[in-house]
Amino acid sequence: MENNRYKNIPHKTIERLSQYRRALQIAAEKGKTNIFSHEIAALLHITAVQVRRDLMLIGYSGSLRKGYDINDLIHLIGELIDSPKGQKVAIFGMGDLGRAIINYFQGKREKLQITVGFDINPEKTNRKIAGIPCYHLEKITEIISNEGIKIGILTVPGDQADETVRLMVEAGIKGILNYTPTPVEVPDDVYLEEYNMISSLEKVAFYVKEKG
Amino acid sequence: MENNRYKNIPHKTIERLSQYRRALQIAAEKGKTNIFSHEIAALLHITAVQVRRDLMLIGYSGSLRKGYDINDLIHLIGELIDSPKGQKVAIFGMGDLGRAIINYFQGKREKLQITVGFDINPEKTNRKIAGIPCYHLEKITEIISNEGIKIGILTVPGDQADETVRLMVEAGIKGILNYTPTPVEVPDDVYLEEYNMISSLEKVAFYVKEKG
DNA sequence: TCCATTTTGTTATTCATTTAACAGTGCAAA
DNA sequence: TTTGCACTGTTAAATGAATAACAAAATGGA
Ligand SMILES: NC(=O)c1ccc[n+]([C@@H]2O[C@H](COP(=O)([O-])OP(=O)(O)OC[C@H]3O[C@@H](n4cnc5c(N)ncnc54)[C@H](O)[C@@H]3O)[C@@H](O)[C@H]2O)c1
Ligand SMILES: NC(=O)c1ccc[n+]([C@@H]2O[C@H](COP(=O)([O-])OP(=O)(O)OC[C@H]3O[C@@H](n4cnc5c(N)ncnc54)[C@H](O)[C@@H]3O)[C@@H](O)[C@H]2O)c1
Repeated sequence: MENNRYKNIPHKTIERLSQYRRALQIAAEKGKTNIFSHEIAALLHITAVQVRRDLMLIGYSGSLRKGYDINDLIHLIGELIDSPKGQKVAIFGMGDLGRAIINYFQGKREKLQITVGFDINPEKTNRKIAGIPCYHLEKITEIISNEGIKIGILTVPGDQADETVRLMVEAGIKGILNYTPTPVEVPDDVYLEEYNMISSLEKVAFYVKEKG
Repeated sequence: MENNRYKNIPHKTIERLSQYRRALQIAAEKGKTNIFSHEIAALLHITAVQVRRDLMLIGYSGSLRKGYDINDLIHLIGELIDSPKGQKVAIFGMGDLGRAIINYFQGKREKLQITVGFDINPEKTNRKIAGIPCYHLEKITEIISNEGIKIGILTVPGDQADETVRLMVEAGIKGILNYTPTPVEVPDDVYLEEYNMISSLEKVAFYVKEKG
């Protein structure tokens, strides 16, 4: 049962591993082949201890004199985070934010591609938007199952969030990234990540006020 | 020194208070005047205990029989989070994401308004974009100080993040919301909040893979 | 009148994450 | 050789946050 050898890695560590990889790729492009924990730490503005602890958790060992082998580490993080065959992603709501995200992701990650979008506005459906086909939401079950999509990004208006999520789950989506301000609920076998931009900005505003 | 009576409120509580307020405003619009902790909890899909604990921390008491007075609570959260006179926000990088955010925020929060943008592309500067004036970045010190802006949202390309933040801090910005994938560093008296969309999506992808 | 019910407010406990402490190792220079 | 240095890997402690436990209060009904 080697299936779950990474089961007890903290969520925050998973996030950082993704960031380590990005930083390592940039370093590799500059011709660097090895890197110390304190160098990685400096790039992300965290501590070297945290970096070493994270790498310990995924079982990677560096060399005492040269630090970590950048290519090996990039590869190992990929093995952990990525699916070998890659994963397709669908986006729900082709408005300002949806389109910005699609443009942003184009060619960003080889193993994670936004391949279809859904909307209900007839001016947006049945054509390509930002380079990907946009379907009417009523086609959701057909498309999601044909394409084998498991991940969805939610960028519909807030008052549509609950109903759209219901349909997504019904269609077989197993992971949702919710950018609407409406908290949603999903069954246990669906992974949910929510981000509320207004809360974030109000938090910044609060601490600015407090510090001043 | 009653200045810092809210100093020891957890960061996560601040975020939730912002979300409580949104939910309460929606409830108020529907004509509801009172609400129980478990009702608020159901709206955000969290526990009633957490709601009560958060409200305890800001010193708000409900009535045993009627729960919380919605208008009172909205008002109190506003007193805590908002600045009485309101705060202006500047956005750096008027690209896809920057414009989406501006459109999104229009009229969303009375006490938090995005009033100016900065860019370096001559086609974007010295005119209005998405309803707000866009200046060249070289005007940063002048505009930021004239308008008394303390909060900035960063949506420039990743490789411009460090330099832009340096200029923002120099110009007097005290709170930064960084949406670039590049972690940045700020002095102690500047509050920094970072959000990396790719890490979030990779995290979702990872847990989808693991659960399957 | 008093008991059962429902809900609040608060303290105690558990869980998650970060930070600190430190032993072990390989290399370089003395 | 040996000593000092600059790292890594791991365990221990501290901090932060969520959850559980429970006393106190108010109401309505037995
Ligand atoms: N724009 C931003 O910067 C921003 C930031 C944070 C959060 N958000 C949130 O993201 C969501 C979208 O924001 P936006 O600015 O792109 O809005 P938008 O109005 O530009 O886009 C919404 C899109 O969803 C489509 N839509 C409506 N109902 C739908 C349904 N039931 N199924 C599928 N598609 C549907 C609309 O036709 C439209 O194309 C909102 O919930 C908003 O609160 C936006
Ligand atoms: N588009 C998205 O959905 C999305 C999501 C998450 C993060 N991001 C990040 O947000 C940032 C912007 O993304 P985007 O899609 O809007 O890119 P974009 O290319 O559309 O916009 C970038 C804007 O910044 C301007 N700019 C460049 N250098 C500048 C400088 N030094 N000072 C001020 N302005 C400058 C450009 O002229 C352009 O208008 C990027 O760092 C990206 O990684 C974007």
